[in-house]
Amino acid sequence: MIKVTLKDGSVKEFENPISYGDIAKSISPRLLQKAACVKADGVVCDLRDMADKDVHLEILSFDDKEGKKAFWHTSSHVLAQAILKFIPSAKLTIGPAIDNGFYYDIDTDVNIDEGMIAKLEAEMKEISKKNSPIKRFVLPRAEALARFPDNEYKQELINDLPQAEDISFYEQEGFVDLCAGPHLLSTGEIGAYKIMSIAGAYWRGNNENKMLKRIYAISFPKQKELDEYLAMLEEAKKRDHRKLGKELEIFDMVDEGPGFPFFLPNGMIIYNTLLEYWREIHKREGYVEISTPMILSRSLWENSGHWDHYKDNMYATKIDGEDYAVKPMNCPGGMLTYKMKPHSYRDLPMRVGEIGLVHRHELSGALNGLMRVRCFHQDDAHIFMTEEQIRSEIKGVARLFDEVYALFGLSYHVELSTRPENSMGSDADWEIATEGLRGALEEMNMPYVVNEGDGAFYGPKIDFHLKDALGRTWQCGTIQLDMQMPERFGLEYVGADGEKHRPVMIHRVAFGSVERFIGILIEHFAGAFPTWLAPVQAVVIPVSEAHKEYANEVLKQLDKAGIRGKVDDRSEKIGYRIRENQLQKVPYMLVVGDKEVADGAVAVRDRKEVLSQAMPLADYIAYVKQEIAERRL
RNA sequence: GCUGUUGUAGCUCAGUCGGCAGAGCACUUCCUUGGUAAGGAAGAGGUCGGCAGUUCGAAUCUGCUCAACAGCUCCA
Repeated sequence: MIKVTLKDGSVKEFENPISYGDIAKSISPRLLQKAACVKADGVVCDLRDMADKDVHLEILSFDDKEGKKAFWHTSSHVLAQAILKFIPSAKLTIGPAIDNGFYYDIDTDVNIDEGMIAKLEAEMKEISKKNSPIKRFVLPRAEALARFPDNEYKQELINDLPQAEDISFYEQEGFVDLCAGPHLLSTGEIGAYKIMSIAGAYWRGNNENKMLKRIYAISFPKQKELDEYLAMLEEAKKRDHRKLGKELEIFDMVDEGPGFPFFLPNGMIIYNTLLEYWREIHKREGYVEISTPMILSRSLWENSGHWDHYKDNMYATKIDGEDYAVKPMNCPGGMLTYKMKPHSYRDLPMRVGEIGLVHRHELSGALNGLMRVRCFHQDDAHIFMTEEQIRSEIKGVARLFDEVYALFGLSYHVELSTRPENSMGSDADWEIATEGLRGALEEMNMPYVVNEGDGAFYGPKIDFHLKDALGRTWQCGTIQLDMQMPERFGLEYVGADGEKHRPVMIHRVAFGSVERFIGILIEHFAGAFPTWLAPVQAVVIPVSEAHKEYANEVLKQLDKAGIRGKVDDRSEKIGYRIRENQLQKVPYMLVVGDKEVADGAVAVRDRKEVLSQAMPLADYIAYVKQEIAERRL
């Protein structure tokens, strides 16, 4: 007797071992139809797997995360089947489900153009229409290898599988693919497909390997769901910071400076306002601020290790015949500043900030609006401290970052990056540094994922990742623990014992790059910045020429109160001017006509409320001043 | 850098078979003085990303090149 406990607590009993699919069917045929896979005692399993003992069972559909994965994974097999119909010579490699759909990497010289995409989409639909059953079978290693005599990729995959394991395959309509599963029971459950893009991708993600063609696609049970998804993507594109940045005159890019953004007056207001906030909280946290030169000599970069580890990304120049480089990072300048005078243990921790403009030669294909540029400002700071101070300093920094992101309503995830291959320093130092970071995260109960081998060449790091409008994540904040630079630069402090000691240092940025952070903010707010950040906070709209004088008086009062205002007295109808300022996402529009002139009032129209409400000018000013002072969202 | 796609007015885009470069919005001027998301008229604006080539003739065909977009690699 097998007892199956379902998610709702109900229990079903079966005489003999039974497949999870049949269990679903016994509950209702409709449930089976929707089912994509199951979770048995918390482990994701195939519907074909057998329940042979008591089990807690959760039946997953497209609406569940794991169900989606199975659904999309099956979809990728359908894509592969379609590819082989039109490009029989293509070598299949891998075809996993991802967060938003799935892809299949193939090795072929055939160009996947629009005509081919249309053919593939039609064929996938056709395959699903036939609603063919998907079968699983298992082969011993030798036979598995024999299945793919000419496909070195599949051979490699099979050879990498653990020796003991059975090698499973799935088959539909004679199309067979190596796969661990789970998969849907038939192709008919997939109702709509869309190929999203074609891109190159290196085999196994290594740029020394051959570049394959990757076909990105997505699928849904119903056409309507696909349509909704595509509409959602269109909406997200409207938030694109590159589009809004231009429309709202925040920044722009030109061919003359690929990767070098131009900040326009509105962008500079946002930039300066962010830094004003930054300076305020850093002063509170005991930071001082310095500024170090943009160009420094080669010998400095050799000393710091950048010349060896970062040369390809640096812009070099010559001064009086000697090699110099534009700084890609601020730390070496910070080191030299520390060394300008002797330090006592009483000075530590020393928190030294620098809004540094750095230049890095990023690959042309990596550039992306403000998110990835070739010159940017880091809201950098270096903290010099004793080894005992590591944890408390890291915790202080992490708490500060959390405060910053919370102010904007940004959610983030944290990654701990460990020692990369091409790095400097001893194993012992890396161990201390990595455990220092990990320990601080654990003590704070901050959830994190480990990113093996992704640390900086001088130390491990904690990265804070934020999302853009399309859900892509970007590293913003980072806390890097460094025991190499102090060593290389011979930094010292005099301890309580009167002896010289080596300090440990932290490199950290909260915004990361001010440019990237502004890009994130543009998308996060869809250009409608909270009042304290908005380039124009209130626009005064006189009803007619007769009210111009009063409008200018209102502007003067706003100005005196520190509110960024402007008068829109163009000879256009009010509706037109409201629309224009609404599209510019101005938080407040103050309409003034005969009534307002008579009462010393303004008719306030809030960007969000689409309401008009008259109030005395003084009341309005007091209200907005408060809103700005509190940096309200 | 690599794979693929795209470059036409400030913006969004049309331009058929290779035959005089277009629309809407924005801009300028004039009329309109209008109470909460587009009032009307006229005007100006372009070496069709750049450089070569094919052709009587190129926005259109070919080659190279620059830039942008999506992804890979890399990264704040």
